[in-house]
Amino acid sequence: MSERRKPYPFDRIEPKWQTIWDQTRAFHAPNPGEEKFDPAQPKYYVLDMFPYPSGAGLHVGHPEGYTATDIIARYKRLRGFNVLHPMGWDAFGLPAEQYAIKTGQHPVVTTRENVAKFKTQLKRIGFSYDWERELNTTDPAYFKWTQWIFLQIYNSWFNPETKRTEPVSTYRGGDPDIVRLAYVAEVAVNWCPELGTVLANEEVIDGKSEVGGFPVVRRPMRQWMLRITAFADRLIDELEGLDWPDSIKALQRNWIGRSEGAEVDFKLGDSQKIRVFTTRPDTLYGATYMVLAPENPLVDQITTEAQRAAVRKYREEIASKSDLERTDLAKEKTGVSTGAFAVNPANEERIPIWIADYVLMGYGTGAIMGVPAHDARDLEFARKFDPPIRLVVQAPAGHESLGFVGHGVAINSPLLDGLPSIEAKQKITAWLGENELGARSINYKLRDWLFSRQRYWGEPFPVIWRDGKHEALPESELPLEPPALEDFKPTGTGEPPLAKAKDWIRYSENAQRETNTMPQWAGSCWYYLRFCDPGNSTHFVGETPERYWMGGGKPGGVDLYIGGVEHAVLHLLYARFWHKVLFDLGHVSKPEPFQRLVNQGMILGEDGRKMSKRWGNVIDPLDVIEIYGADAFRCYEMFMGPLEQMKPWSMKGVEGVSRFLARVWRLIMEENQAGEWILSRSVQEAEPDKSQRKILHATIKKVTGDIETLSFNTAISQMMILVNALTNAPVKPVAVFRTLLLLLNPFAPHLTSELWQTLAEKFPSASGEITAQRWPEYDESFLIEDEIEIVVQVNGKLRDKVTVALDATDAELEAAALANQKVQNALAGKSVRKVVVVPKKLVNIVAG
RNA sequence: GCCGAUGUGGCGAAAUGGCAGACGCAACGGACUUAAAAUCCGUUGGGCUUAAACGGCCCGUGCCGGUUCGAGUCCGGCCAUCGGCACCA
Repeated sequence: MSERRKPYPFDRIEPKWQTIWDQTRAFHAPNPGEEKFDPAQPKYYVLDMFPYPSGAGLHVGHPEGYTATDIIARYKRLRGFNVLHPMGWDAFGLPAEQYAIKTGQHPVVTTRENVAKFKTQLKRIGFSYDWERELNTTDPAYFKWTQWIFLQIYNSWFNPETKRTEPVSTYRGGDPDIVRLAYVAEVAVNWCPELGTVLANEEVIDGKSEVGGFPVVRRPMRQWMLRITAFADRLIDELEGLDWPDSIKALQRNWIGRSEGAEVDFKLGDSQKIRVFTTRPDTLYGATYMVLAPENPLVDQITTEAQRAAVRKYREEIASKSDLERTDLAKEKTGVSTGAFAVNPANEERIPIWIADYVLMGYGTGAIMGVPAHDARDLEFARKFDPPIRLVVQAPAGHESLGFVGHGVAINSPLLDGLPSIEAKQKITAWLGENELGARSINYKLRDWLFSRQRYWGEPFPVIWRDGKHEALPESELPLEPPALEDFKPTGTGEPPLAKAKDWIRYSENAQRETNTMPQWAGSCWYYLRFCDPGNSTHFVGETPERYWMGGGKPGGVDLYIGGVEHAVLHLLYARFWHKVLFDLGHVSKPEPFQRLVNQGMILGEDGRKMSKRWGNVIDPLDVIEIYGADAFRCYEMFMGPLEQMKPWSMKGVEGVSRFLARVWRLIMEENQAGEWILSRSVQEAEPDKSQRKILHATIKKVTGDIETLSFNTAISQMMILVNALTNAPVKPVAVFRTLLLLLNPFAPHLTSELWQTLAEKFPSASGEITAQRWPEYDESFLIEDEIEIVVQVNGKLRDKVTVALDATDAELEAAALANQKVQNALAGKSVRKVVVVPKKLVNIVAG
């Protein structure tokens, strides 16, 4: 690149201040009891979603949220808070392992290199992280505690009576293995042959793996599960007290998918019965057939001899399909009769039992009652297979009752006729209860968390197997490090790569180690806790630092958490679950991890497309910083638009913001004959004039308020307005600039630090570095004017503006408005009907 | 299909129910310069009126309606785009 003249010497001052900050430990936050800790100050914990350090390095999307949190961190420090603002690395995971398989380079090596690259980039942007708290999920000193937390989960159960996690020792029902929060089960898992591993439901998108996009098939395997479903209600209810976007709360509620209804038993013969779950027990009289999921074990017992062959064939067809195919073919309902009949408990009718793949084994009881008149899927099925259709809900006027799925009035239902659906539900549920035919019931879409992976690059389970039973490893044997494997390719059989480490597996004469590893989510489920006390070698987090940093009057501990919306249901749900377990067991002080959550919007390429190698529109922050400097980069990221919004990158926009910063520089600095930057002679110890003072205080007010609401774009706009107003002032009062520099400091820390220092050398009226100052306060009295401009409207349309005294009465305002020439013109030929006066704002004359 | 978000100049955007388009980009004009860059100053939603300037008038926040003295903002109904879930009984 040619020697391009810099608008101001950011290339000199930015590295200078970054070095100073490092050397003075400027952003180190001491823990309670440590040297320099000030207990008189309130705490503020502002957290980023820590990155997975990929080989590609950061692109400009990553630092958007990081810049926002950095502004908040620097602002809160100036406001006198003890600020915890840490950064670390979520470094276990599939990409490093895939890369290792391709290149033969060990994940430890690639992880180290990638972390170094990320860290260089982040440091060059000037983020004020407390790097002394840096952590890495692949560090044995860290994952020792990930494994320790797993043991807490393993050794716990959810007591449905107390609705809390308790040690398994309090379980009185016999074998504790059946209630542990971590358990082994033979489940139909998402097996991805290409990746050689199973995946969580959340990692499968449209029947393909989220990583790589490879096909995923259902396959029964023995897996570790975490009993997150026990916490479903709490995970929904306790969203209430959190300052999260409603859309994210909705996403989580949706994912958990709580639905209330009833379970109803349909008798088969004298002793057998089939239980169904329904949200519409009020339509029981309309149930004219039943459907079982093809996988339902009852199918074998009830199928008649005549239907056996057809049923077997159908089940084989279904089994050979992937989930994708199964849902893809949803357009056309399929099914086979079992030949068996059940009895509708409401009217004692004999109804046929079918199997069909639109009924899922994994939800409810794996069986439904078919109410074709009032369920879209059942109606579709009925149109093909012809069971009777009976209307049992009268739709409101204007709606067709056949196919009506909303609430109406019960008909053709002797016990319920005339009742609105909601009352009918209550009545029939009570009736079912009295006759021991059913009961109220709640179902969730949320499934237990499939927690094991057949991978190398993850935390090994601290578990051994003896005589076919699992046992916890003693705490003293943690961390359990993975074996040093040369070959960590998937075995292809579903057996984990760790199985290749024969010596490692052998725990003792008769015990072997578990060979699965934990999923990538494990490390990120609790990293925010470790940041409170990252060096602790005896506890996962010390009680005092946890209480301090995670404290406060709200349910959640982290005061502000910013990250991408892609983690709305994965990371955020898992972390809340772990946190609740730790809370119940008394290891942490708050029921929720994150009090205030904000999702930054994605930054698109200049072409409006998602940034990706494929489109060649990826922007590297370091390239931008090379040309415009880190301060301009930071300010542009915030000036683009609202933080939460998706928005396209624009180099021209960076240039505009860079011009603004250069103007700030030149307000204070000028070039001498030799081409050196020196303090401008117009900067003087002087009183600001009235208009300068007014705009300055208006700016303090606006910027302060905007930072609190994360409206950084408008905060920058206001500072631009201030700078524009000062540009041609012949005398530039130092005090005005000091305030401007403080307001701008969180956004452009290097530039403002340098200018602050330059001013301090010449004018000793302020001492210490800018980071040691206090945030400016505004004085409302400077914002008030003697005269104000009032808008005058006729019939709501702007006609003119008049200037009146601040304390003008309503009558004076009205008189001034009516006397206005333009108003008179507009009123010509009309009579005034009414006059609306809004004090200090406007007068609206209604005429006709 | 269900849930959620978003629709404002050429572009990114701003506006406690009270002056729509702040601030920035781009464009155009001017100053400075031998010239350019940089910098500084100004114009810039659309249309009509006027010889021109000044001025004046009308229209305009996805569409249709409503509430209100007054709606980008509140309410109802549509349309479009994006995101999530999706045979969940």
